[in-house]
Amino acid sequence: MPLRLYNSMSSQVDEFRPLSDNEVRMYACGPTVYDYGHIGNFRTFVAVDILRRVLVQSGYKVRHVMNITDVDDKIIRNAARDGVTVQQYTAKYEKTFLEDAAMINIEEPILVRATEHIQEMSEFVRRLVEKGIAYRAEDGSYYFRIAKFPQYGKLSKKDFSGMLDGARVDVDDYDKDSARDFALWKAPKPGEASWETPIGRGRPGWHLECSVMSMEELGESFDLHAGGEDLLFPHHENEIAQSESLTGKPFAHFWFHARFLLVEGEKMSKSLGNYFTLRDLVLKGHKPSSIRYLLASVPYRNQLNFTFDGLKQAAVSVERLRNFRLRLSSGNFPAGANPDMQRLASETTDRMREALNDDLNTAQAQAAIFEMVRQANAAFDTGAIRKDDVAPLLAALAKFDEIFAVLDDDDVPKMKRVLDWARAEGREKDISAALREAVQAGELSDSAIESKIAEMKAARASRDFKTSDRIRAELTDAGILVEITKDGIRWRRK
RNA sequence: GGCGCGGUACCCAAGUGGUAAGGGAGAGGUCUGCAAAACCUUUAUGCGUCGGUUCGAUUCCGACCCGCGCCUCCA
Repeated sequence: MPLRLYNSMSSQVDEFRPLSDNEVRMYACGPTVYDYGHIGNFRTFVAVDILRRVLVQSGYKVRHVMNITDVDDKIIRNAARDGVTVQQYTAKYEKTFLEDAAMINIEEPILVRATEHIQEMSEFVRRLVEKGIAYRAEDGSYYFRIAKFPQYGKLSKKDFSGMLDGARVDVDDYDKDSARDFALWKAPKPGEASWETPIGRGRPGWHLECSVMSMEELGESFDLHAGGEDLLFPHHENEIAQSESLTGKPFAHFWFHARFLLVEGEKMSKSLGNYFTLRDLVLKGHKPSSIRYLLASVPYRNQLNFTFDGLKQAAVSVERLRNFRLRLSSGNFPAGANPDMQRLASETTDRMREALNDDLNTAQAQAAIFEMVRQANAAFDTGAIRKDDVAPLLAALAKFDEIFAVLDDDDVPKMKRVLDWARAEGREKDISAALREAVQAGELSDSAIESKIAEMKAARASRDFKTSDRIRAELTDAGILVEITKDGIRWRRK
């Protein structure tokens, strides 16, 4: 039951087999670090993270490389606006991007930065010029001549045959030979960041970065290249053109594209007022685990409608799973094993595996785990779960969480970091009451809570429900949920 | 205009040529000193509209309506 993935190159779901036996070499286009990351960015990165985790769970060794684009027009412009160097400017946003990714449990790939590979990029251009594929314009910029790459358009399924005869098209701004020829290297403009290289002074074009860094880290041919759906054309098309015309070998074998999300049914945009960074959502009091769960719950090739209602629903779903785990791990069970539960656990594991192998169908994997939770809870209520059933059920849950990564409750410390950040940035007014409350629940130490619980137990022993209820209410106000069960009193942070 | 994706219950959202996963929300119930948690029952003869193919279509084909994407910086 091998992994099957949609390949944008073949336009169909194909069986995924890496070029070498056990290792998968994948490259993902990362962020341009000019601002805080928004939830659309993170939809894509969560999708790639899930792919990576599925590959690891399948037993592959994964070499996952992601670039940080730390020089481009926007960065240069914003840095100038703020009166800082490009390096100072990008350092801040690279850091915040990585913090945000970690906040929603995205495992960190091997990072490569454009500005650390300038010489290699110039060398790449030089070799393309030598082959007659690239040419230098009068201003010192270099362009790729797409007429030299007849397969141009094979990824995006566009027909450029009309341009392959080298027909000259007049373009106002540049002295390109053809309108479609794209920039490999940009000559410096006054005041812009630029580097001295053997091909002249300037800076790399965006497409060039990814070709150079991916091949350097992964070889001339590698397994999979990922990115947002918008990158399919021209970015990835151009990467293919540059790379394959230079090496004469196939570049990436699989092309993985994540679809854009909608926010409240509309395209996310600043003008519509539905543009949210990850931090905006946490400031509103939403948990990182809710955000990750929602982003992961719709298969990556479908449009995901991101809504605040959905975010609340995601929070409840995560709670339900966490509750189930707590129930299993804290309950008392009679000795022995129940074959039904053993079977339930293994069938669920299989169903999740099948769902994920089917082009990462996360929705079906979730359906499988909830089916197990419901049945196991029902068995729990009738006392049908035995001691030896607990481990396999927890193992199935752990398999689920190896992919979804939402069960461990570290939301509060993460939210506290965002709160501290907002204060440090002078954004006090953006901190919601919900966030303050959530963080407050984390201020009460475990031992302080335990002593309150002990008081409750003592009061209940003498049937002093009034005192017990008062303490419970206090804890509830402090954001601690207290549950009285037949196995004793259980608590957790909301 | 060219190319592509989608329209499934109150909301989110899978899926299939043979009669609709899962989650949330709502209603009723069980349990409970009360809560909480959990479980049970219940909520689409119906899957954008209209035709066609078929023994049979939500699933295939066609037209139309609506939403969205790429074609230019964009995850």
